[in-house]
Amino acid sequence: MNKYRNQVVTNDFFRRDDVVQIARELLGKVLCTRFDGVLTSGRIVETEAYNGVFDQACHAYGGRRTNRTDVMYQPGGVAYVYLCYGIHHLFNVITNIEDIPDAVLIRAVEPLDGMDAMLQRREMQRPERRLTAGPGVMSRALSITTNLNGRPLTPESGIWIEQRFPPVVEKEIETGTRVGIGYAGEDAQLPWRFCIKGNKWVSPAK
DNA sequence: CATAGGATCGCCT
DNA sequence: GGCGATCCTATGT
Repeated sequence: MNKYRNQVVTNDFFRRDDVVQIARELLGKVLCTRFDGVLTSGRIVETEAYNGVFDQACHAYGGRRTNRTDVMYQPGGVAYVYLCYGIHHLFNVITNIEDIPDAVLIRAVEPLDGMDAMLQRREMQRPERRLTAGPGVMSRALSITTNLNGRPLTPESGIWIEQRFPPVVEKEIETGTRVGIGYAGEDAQLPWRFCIKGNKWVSPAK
């Protein structure tokens, strides 16, 4: 029997202070949603770390606090979902303690449960990479929308993260620069994007 | 109130 | 791999 089966990841994991390390450790964990009795899930294969007020790429850079970024200041373990380009719902996990607005963007998962439901939501016939590779399409497949903003990551909320498999080890992790943040000056060069090396469900973004 | 720009995607070549 | 769609958010007057 696998000792990692269906262990829900709890707040003590998210409320640590090293968001970059948390982004690494989220690789291999399983993002789950259940709405109207329909379970969908995927193994996390791509993440990005956003280091709060010090990070020019972060929405909370310099302590910026608006209606949108308000949930980033909550204690770790809640969802931050915001709309990008007016259409795409991007899912982040808030980390660290209250008033320190760190977050990890989940960019891609390898589909596990609820394949039929995910295909239907994406209006696709067969599983292929574009089903869940990319933060916008992943949210679409898992029915993640901004109405989940601020929800705690628990099964009762309908959205949570599980440990099902052995942890991903360092040599399996590929590191790079974050996607779509050219405006972030020198912080655009930080190596804070993490993927599972060679995994075909990683987004094609360069 | 007006405006600029974005943590993207999918279609086209 | 290049480019346009699309509309919300943030900011400034």
